[in-house]
Amino acid sequence: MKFNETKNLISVARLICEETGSRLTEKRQHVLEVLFKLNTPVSAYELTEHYNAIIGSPITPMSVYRILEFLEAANLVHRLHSINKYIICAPTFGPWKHHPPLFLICKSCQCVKKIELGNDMIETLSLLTQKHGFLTTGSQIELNSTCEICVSVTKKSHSSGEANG
Amino acid sequence: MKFNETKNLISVARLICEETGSRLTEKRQHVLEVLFKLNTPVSAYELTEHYNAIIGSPITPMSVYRILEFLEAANLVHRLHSINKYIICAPTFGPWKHHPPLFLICKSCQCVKKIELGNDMIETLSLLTQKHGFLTTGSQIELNSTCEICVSVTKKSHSSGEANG
DNA sequence: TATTGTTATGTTATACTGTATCAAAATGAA
DNA sequence: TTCATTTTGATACAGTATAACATAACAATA
Repeated sequence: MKFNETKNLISVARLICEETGSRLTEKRQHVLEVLFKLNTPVSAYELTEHYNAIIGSPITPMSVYRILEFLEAANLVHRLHSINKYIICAPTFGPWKHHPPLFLICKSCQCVKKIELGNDMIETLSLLTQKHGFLTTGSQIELNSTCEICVSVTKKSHSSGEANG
Repeated sequence: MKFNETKNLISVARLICEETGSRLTEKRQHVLEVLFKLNTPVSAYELTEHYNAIIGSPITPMSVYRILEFLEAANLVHRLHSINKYIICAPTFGPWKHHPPLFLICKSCQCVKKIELGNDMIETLSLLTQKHGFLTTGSQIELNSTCEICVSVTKKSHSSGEANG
């Protein structure tokens, strides 16, 4: 299955750029590759550090921000506003849809899980939001919740003798 | 209907505080009142300015942050992570539920609309997130979308001759 | 090949958002 | 009063993001 995912990613990215008349420059490509390697949400500054550690030529946070903005507009990167972090959004992570993805974000440890919503769900949500004068085109949903690990930790610290029922 | 909403808000807040053994101090009450007056999302620093403009005794952003944290824990304030802003979450805005509210947030103009989700929706979402190891207790959903005003503006600027069909 | 326009990056500064830390004040209980 | 706890004051600083202007790279055309 995982045949040369990076190359796949880059070629898709190149196609998208060609469509819009923009360029997939070396830096942009490198940012994509670093994000792909990390495969976890990182802040722009963290990304800068990783970039400078991995790639030969250095980059500044300012450039990283600009490139992230570009890649987000190209649907190649998700910006997780809730935690001020960025994560790759590559065709390698599933078929290329423009469904609004649902991001589960743990309030406590900030781990993230991306979920594809079913068509029913999408439909219902779209209608609901339209009814309130909003359009979900190209949008994304962030659900600030709690992951099971953090839930169990909290439980323990709050009442250490509690059974797991 | 709107009989003395501020008093109602404050008395409910007082009750909540009593339950947890904490205090609804003058500053906390003022912050609630200012947020209630504004009734729109504001940043902590904007809130500080408004506070200092409206209330006699001054307050610092640090205190505002602490009070916001306190009020959020008491379910009296929502923190909208997507836009780093805070909005009142008062019982005057509907029956007191612990359903996760859905916030529609315009990516463009950052206007916000709070929506109560139906029980079906909540149920489906809860199951879905549980299946992925997350719990939605006390959580909130932020949907980064586009409001109709900004949609029409964008349309116009992109293709000014387009009909409204 | 020069020229020009557009896109992308370099560079510096600065604004905005949020937390750490320690001291002081206010409150409540022993 | 004394003590512990909660709340606030005050300062500093960390982290996130953008503004502004200069330069470089690229493409198209004369």
